[in-house]
Amino acid sequence: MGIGGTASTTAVLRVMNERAVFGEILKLGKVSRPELAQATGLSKPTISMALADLERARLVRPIGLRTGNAGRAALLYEIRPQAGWVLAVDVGREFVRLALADLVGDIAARRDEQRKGGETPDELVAWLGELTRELVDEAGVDVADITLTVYGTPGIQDKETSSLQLAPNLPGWERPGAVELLAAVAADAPYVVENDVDLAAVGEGAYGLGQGVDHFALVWIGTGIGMGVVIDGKLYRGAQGAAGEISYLPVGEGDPLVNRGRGMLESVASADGVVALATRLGMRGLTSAKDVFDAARAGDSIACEVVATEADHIAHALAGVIAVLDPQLVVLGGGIGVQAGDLLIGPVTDCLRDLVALRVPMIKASTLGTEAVLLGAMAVGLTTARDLVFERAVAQIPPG
Amino acid sequence: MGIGGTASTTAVLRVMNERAVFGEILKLGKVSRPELAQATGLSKPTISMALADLERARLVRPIGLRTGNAGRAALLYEIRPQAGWVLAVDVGREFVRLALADLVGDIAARRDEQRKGGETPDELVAWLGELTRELVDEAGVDVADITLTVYGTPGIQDKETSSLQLAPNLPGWERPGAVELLAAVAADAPYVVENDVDLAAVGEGAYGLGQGVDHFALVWIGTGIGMGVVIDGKLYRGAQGAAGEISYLPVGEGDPLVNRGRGMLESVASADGVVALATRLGMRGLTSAKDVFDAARAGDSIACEVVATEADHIAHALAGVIAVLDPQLVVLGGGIGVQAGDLLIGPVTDCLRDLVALRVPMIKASTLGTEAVLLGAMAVGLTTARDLVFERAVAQIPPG
DNA sequence: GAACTTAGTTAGACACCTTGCCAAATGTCT
DNA sequence: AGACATTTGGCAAGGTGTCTAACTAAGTTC
Repeated sequence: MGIGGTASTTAVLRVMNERAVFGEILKLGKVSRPELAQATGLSKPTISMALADLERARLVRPIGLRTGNAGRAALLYEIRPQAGWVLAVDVGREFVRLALADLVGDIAARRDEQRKGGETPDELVAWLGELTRELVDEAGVDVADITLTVYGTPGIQDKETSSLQLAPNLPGWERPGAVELLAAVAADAPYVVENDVDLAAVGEGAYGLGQGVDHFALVWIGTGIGMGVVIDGKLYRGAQGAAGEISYLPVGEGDPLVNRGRGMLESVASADGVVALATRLGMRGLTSAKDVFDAARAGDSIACEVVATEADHIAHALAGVIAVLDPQLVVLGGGIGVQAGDLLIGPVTDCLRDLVALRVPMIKASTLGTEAVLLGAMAVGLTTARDLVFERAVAQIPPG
Repeated sequence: MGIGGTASTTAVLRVMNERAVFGEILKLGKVSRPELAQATGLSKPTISMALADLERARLVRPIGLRTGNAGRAALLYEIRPQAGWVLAVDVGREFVRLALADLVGDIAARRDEQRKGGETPDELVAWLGELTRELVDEAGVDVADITLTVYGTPGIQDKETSSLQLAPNLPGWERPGAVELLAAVAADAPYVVENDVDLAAVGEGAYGLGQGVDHFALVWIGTGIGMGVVIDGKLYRGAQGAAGEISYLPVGEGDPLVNRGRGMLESVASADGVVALATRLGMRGLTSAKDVFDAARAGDSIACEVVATEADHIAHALAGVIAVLDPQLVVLGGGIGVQAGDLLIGPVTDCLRDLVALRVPMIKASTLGTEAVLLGAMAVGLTTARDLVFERAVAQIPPG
């Protein structure tokens, strides 16, 4: 609990209770007054009052009668989906993905577009603005209706200079003020920029393997390497927003041919690192890391060796992560986590047994695939938007 | 904020407000009604009501009039110190330290005793029981008055088996049920067992360099190596309570003579590791790591080389920690942190500039010395005991 | 269609906090 | 020394919010 807290008057009780009712409706979907009374512990008259307020604030709406049971039919309420709109944007290396959802979370429109690559920030913003208008039209709403936009991007946002650091795939965004250009995408609508891997971790926690897990880490291995950390069910960003930036970690031995004596995790364990190692060991005609994994599944001995080496690298990196964080679960995501999860989970877990002091946490491969970042952006957006909408509607205007 | 929360009736308002008043008195010390009204935002009559309740619950007491200002003299209130007692116990490798404090945090009695070493759990518990009775007598209270005892021990508590793992200095405590023996120290009083380094981190946050810092890590380097992690101002324990167990981390190169190719952090960077390396490089007549550091301060070239190597090891370990956690501050504690902080901070920070992606966090040496664990135990104990006492007194018995 | 069951509303009571006013007590100015 | 300003503490009245209990409304079951 904690001694301290804030003192309050009866007026905040009403807000607290209405927030609780709103939260229960979000959780339960279509729901009747008696069910809400049961779920919140409040009395029937209080529930009726709260619903009247929420309905007046246009946050909820009656949806019809539920008949069939004995007794009088119950009037069901639900969240008014149009009470808010969330735009989630995944600005990836090759693709840009957008999804527009209502406050309930139903996706009204979405789009996956291939990037040309090398767009300037202005070009990218203009393009995103165009796509946003298309999505908004498709959903039959207006750009001004967007409650919140959440962008998932590589790199780390420097809030002081409004720029993105460590994001080589987004040239131009390292310039001061670049992030603020995003304000133009959806005029005046609030927006949030988060690291893509962090959002993938949130997505995993909301819709994937992290559901109900208090402390877990999502390790993203693809073109680059990163990690998202969830602690106490909440994304942990670190002091500078750089928590989980493990790509520069020194790995024990590394391939002596690539780096002298010590390898940087990203250079040895990323997709390119896998292809490089396989090529060096004699494999030919590789177009991507996936070829190596397919060959390993078919029994190719060189490919198997590459996989074993990759598992060893990952395990050594995870050993450090586990020693520091002691998570309950580690999810492998990104291209390699998804494509080669089946091959890697076993050897990684085995290797970790020798490297970890106590029990090895569960190691699993993500099931969200390429959707992880977008889902995470949506999860963050929905949570924040619901708060925003509630605050605006109920806390600000408390009519009798 | 977060949509959801708990619904409540007016009765919880009173408890909330009384908790807020109680918290303000703890924060402000001797304080008048108008000051409390100002601090909490509550009205005068409400403050008076709350104080009457708190006084009836024997949690606070009037302490006299404050005169001197213009106007009527104000009646000052303060926490009743005897409303609760906290026993903090640091079970170290060489010493056992105990402190008994009242609810305000004033230490009424304390004791530092040298361990014989190798005591069985039963012997240790009997001894601690004896010392506890002495402390309690000295303070003029009874064992039954102890609200909470907090033990700081090495190793990790396995809650399922009530035993301590990874604590070689406490033989016998790895047996199931061993931790429960501590119940006998202060009959029936609640007790908590925490990792000693974790408590040192809490101490650093409450009384040391971590004050006001949201995210920081305390790296403890002494006989053993460990780390305490504070996130959002709260101790982070991890899923199994093993967060920060970095002693087994592989360090990049290590001394090839000690370990083949790769060193375990604890074996190369601990006090023994320092002495071993110095001896191997030709220093003679060393009794402890302190000798090496003194020699380095005097300009001994071998000692300086040992210090440089130590700094390198620490920096490489910290690089991993920083990559994962991105703390605002890293505090070096334990024997080496305290004794050699002045020598190590500079080289460690320099070395980290090459290893860390973004800005290097502040690296500082702890100022709490050997008191860190005990202070941390006291901080945890006071926080928890205040909660316990309040809950028992106010929430349970709400008289008009 | 009568009995039963569940849903929703209304009225009265209780709890909590606040504002406003008044009395008490102290320092300061004349 | 006495009047005045200032601050503290207490009391009464009013407002807001929730609860219980009783009552009305609207379904199902037999």
